[in-house]
Amino acid sequence: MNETAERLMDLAEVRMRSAGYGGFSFRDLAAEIGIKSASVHHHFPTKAMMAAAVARRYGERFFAAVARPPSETAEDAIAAYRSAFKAALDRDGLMCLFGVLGAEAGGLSPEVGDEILFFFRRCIEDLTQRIGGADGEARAFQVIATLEGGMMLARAYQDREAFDQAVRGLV
Amino acid sequence: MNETAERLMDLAEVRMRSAGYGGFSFRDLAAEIGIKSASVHHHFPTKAMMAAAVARRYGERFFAAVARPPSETAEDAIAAYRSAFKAALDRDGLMCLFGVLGAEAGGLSPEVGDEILFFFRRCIEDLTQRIGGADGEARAFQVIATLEGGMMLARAYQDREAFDQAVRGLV
DNA sequence: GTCTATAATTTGATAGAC
DNA sequence: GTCTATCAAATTATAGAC
Repeated sequence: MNETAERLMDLAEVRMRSAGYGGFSFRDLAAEIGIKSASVHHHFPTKAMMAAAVARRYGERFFAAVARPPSETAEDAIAAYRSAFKAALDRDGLMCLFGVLGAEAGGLSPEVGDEILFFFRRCIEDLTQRIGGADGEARAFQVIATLEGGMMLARAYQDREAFDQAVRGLV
Repeated sequence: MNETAERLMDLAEVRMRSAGYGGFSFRDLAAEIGIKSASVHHHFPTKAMMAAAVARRYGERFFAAVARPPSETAEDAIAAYRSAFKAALDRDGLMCLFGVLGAEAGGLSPEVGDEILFFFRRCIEDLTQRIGGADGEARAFQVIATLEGGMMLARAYQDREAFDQAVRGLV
């Protein structure tokens, strides 16, 4: 993966996490790094493929960040996910990419839709196993829903403290 | 409010709740009810004003649906909100309009952004008061976050049962 | 890998007749 | 209230030269 391609993905990620799939255009990205939109197509054939690539990279980083330590309790697992979401909000002040894409999934192309489905399936599967117990899956759904909803609420409410209040009861 | 205008708003609402602000165009809506896009501008001067009108109507209906009964407990209040979200999901199979718009708020015009902020402020204010107690506000944030996130998750996960599992622990 | 040039389409919006 | 006609702009994408 080229350095130019990475810079393009960085920019696309920021825009998508702020305004969704429609929040960036090849011309925008190109202008910001000083090339032409035709050159962006050299790195990513279509916009949908670029969005899918950005999503895949985001997911890989995310799952690396929440990777299971040698030993942990159910509370540790939930805390790991909560920390990953909180770090993204604090560092960038932006939403989870998949929270945004999931919300507008009805209008996205299949290649992006596949990434969305894969991400959440893996989240739930991983968290369910790490929480364990009879209601592990239900708690996994609750945790992911609260974290994603909390990030959305913090943005909509224009107050980052809203996230902390929303997720306080999780652990 | 005209009947044609109402039908246009109905269509716009469905599309926005499925694919976001970019999920509809005046031409789309016009074609579906058998008029021309220029005629849509007669009812709604701009797309942003139309989206804001749809949002306002959605909010009014929502707050009517969760209106406080003569007497209720904190659990009743939470259940009222949960039922309203669940009804929207079951009836239409679509997300909460404000969940979608909130996610892509970074790219929306101020008139739509104002509606988003107004909706969530009113949600939190109402629910905080009805739950009561020292941690009423935190619980209000948690409830709204979980409900919104649960709807997004149900769509992304392509399984409506995901919503029920996510919100099971709320009451 | 980037460029110029351009195609093809869509979109939000307006003017003015009926 | 709806129409025809049209504009201006943006967008995704491609062909081919350097």
